[in-house]
Amino acid sequence: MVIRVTAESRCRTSYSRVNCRYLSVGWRRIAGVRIAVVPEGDGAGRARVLDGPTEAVGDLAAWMGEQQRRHDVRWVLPSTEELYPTLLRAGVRLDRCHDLALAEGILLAFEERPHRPRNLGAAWARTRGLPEPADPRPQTRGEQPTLFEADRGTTPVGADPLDAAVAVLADQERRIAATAQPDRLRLLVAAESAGALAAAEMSHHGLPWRTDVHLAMLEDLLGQRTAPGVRPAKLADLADRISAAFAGRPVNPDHPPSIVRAFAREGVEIPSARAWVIKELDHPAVAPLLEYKELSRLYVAHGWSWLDSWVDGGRFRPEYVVGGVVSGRWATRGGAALQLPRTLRTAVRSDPGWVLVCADASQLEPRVLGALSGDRRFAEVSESADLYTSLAADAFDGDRGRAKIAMLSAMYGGTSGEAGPLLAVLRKRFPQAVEYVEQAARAGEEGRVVRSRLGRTSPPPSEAWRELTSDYDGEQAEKRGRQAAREWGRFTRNFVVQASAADWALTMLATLRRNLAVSAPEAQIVFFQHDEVIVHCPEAAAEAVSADVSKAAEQSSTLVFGATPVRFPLEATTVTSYADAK
DNA sequence: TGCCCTGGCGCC
DNA sequence: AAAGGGCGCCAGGGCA
Repeated sequence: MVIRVTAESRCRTSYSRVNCRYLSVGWRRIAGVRIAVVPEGDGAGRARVLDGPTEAVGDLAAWMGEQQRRHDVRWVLPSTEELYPTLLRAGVRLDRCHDLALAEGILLAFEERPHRPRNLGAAWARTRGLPEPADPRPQTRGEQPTLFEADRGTTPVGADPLDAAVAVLADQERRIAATAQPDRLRLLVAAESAGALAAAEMSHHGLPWRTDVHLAMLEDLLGQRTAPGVRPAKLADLADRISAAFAGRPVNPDHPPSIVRAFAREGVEIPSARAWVIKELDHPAVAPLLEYKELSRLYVAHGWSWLDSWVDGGRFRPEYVVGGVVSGRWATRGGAALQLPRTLRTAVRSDPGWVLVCADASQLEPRVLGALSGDRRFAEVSESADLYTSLAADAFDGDRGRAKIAMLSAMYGGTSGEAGPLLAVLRKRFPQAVEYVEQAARAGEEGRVVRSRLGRTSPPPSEAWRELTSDYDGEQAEKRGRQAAREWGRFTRNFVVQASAADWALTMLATLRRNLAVSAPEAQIVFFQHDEVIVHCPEAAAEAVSADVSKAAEQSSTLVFGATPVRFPLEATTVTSYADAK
């Protein structure tokens, strides 16, 4: 079953007649019933079947689990992120929900007022013209309550939170219905809400992480663990060699200006201490410096203290922030889960008897551009498993490298060197695809917002930007203004592609989650990063999981882009170590 | 001492 | 090989 964006309308009559008593004693499964829930502290809470009476529940988790078993529920939650971890610890899994705060965030962005608070209290206050309470500070690790917290500053002032939840839901549905393409926004809200469920489940299950493998790697590359603030042996040695290469004058390789000054003393002027700048120099310090940078990165970002903080019981448990990026990509709070270095993937191993099904959408963004723009010739190119190779064959004399530069320049707004002429070739061959992103760039330069396929909306530029780009006073101001305009144009150019790719990936994730619940209930989605997903499952379930992955990709393509000829391959490989994927 | 900025670099 | 877009995180250092 895919996400049913129209389920509400069809089910409305069937549940308007039921009430909580019916739910409690019910013997018949009710399809699509919506139940709003607010936690009230000490594990208790109140619930209301929409249009029905309110029920006070002593053990909210147990009650929700019971309803979830009996009926097909869409839970209406003020904040999945706050409620669901507690439910998961109590062993309760929710099928689907409508997250009021996430929906509010999407709608506020759509309505071009992205900086207003999105919590339930604020959303309710706006419906009454009352002052809006600010969003609460996100909870950090270690502060997690063992039971539900009733009030984290988002309770509507002067209203029953359950009344507020129901009122805000109605308000959101009205606002969605008033848009030009309500089905798209409904899908986006459903996918975002499902994403919130998946994110909490991922943190709950954790990514399988072999501490012993990680430790062995650290010791091999860096030496024995040292006290905080003391460089491990290999780094200390490299630092000495760097200073020696600069005539013995001490250089702090952790301090870029110190490196720049050291080279300057030897008559080598460099604009920065970036690795790719240093790589070009001919100097005895170059080799140890580059090695130091690489190892130091591992030590600082994913060394022993990272292991202490983030890996527990053989699981890496990051906290995902759903909708944390304006484009709809996820962010993380701590743990740097979305920046796992490739070299560390070898520490990600399945449990005995289990496997990792790793799925990666290949060249998602150019394919998304093909589907967005409806460029038929471009769609033909995307028939191939390797889009860049067929693009090269079609328009770049078989030169895959140049084809890729041209494509990336179109999507990111590249201006350097080769980009111009290559983009011209692309434009001539695929006018619709290139025009799509150039239109988005022009919108940004003129201060207008752009939207993803499903309606995720770019933030309007700041007041400062508007001042900078209007009423030029002098040559300098004009130059700065034009530069600011071009920069914002690059942002909106990229936004339409990146955000639509996020639409696709989120819908795929939501669909996969539903598929797995049916065909491989033991399987756990344990990682999701922009365009890839990892499922941890018993070996016997691997085939079913792989099939679900492919199916999810197809379903997502149809849900998001309709009948597009563009293919979105999501290649799944079954491995026991993440390092062996692909 | 804590806050904020910068440079640098990991991922997509 | 880097460059264009998006992030998070860390160390260093300036400043209150």
